[in-house]
Amino acid sequence: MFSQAAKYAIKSIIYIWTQSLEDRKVGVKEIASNIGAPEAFTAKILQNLSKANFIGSVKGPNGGFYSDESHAKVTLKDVIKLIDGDHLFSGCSLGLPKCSEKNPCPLHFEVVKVRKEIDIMLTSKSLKHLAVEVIKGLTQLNQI
Amino acid sequence: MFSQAAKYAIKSIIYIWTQSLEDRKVGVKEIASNIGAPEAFTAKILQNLSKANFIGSVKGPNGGFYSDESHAKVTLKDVIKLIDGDHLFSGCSLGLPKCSEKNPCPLHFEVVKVRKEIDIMLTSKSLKHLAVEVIKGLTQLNQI
DNA sequence: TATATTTCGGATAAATAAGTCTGTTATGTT
DNA sequence: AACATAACAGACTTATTTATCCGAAATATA
Ligand code: FES
Ligand code: FES
Repeated sequence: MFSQAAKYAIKSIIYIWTQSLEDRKVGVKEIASNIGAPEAFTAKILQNLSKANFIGSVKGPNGGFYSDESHAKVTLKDVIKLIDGDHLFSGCSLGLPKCSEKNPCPLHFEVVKVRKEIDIMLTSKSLKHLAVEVIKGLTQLNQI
Repeated sequence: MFSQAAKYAIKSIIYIWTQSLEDRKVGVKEIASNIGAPEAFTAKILQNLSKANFIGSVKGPNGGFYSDESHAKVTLKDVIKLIDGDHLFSGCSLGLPKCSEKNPCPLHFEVVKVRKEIDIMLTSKSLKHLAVEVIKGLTQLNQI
């Protein structure tokens, strides 16, 4: 459903939020180890997220990544679109040139329902909110 | 959502059904051209489908692929599982080692809802039924 | 039996995704 | 100013997916 890169991106941002909510900036090494992802690959992804202004970053000693109110409106959907493109949200799931009600593929009408649910999943809660749930112990980013 | 191979597989089987319902066996060339897929790759996929008994095949002149009542219970879900594995239906969408209510990732409860809808999409109508809809002109496998 | 047709099976090639490495730039500390 | 730290940028490697190629096996027809 999501690419590896997108999974790491989502977990990274949520982890960064959990730390930013306690005013801690975090480095690649810490992020990667806490979400169970390869360090170098995570670094590449964080750079993209930073360039897209989905997170903030500061170079140098005591630098690292962070999230603040200027990033609070970024949704999971934004992240997926940035990294995986929008094939999950638009275009024909069976690969027909156009997805439409007029010329629907055999799965079209069911795909529409699935996409509605996917949209809810990726837009109903903010990344910050998801981080709060992690802090509360309701959900988690890593298992031993 | 689906791999290229899975898309071609789905379209191939539905196309084969549309022809089998009129007692016509079809060859790779005809299938590939009617679903807009590369011929050699389609051939490979058809071999897998045949080996898994999701379709029937006959070698030699007047041979080709077909579907009959012995294939009528194959679902879209079976096809996806064969070709893409079951990552769409089980396992954590964010890549955690285990997907469970006890140790849920931040997306778990929403993922469950999406998966329910995906399951409906892939099991509610038989491939044969989908073929009938194509025959009736309600849906289509290819656009010009 | 010879031939043409069509699937089967495995090897190979090309494209994309996943992941690594290495040097550069910015910045805080001494 | 010199140094250490940590993000940035781009080239590189590896793995997987997508796609092609070619010969072997099966089978209908002449
Ligand atoms: S036409 Fe295929 S999903 Fe809409
Ligand atoms: S734990 Fe992640 S989807 Fe269930």
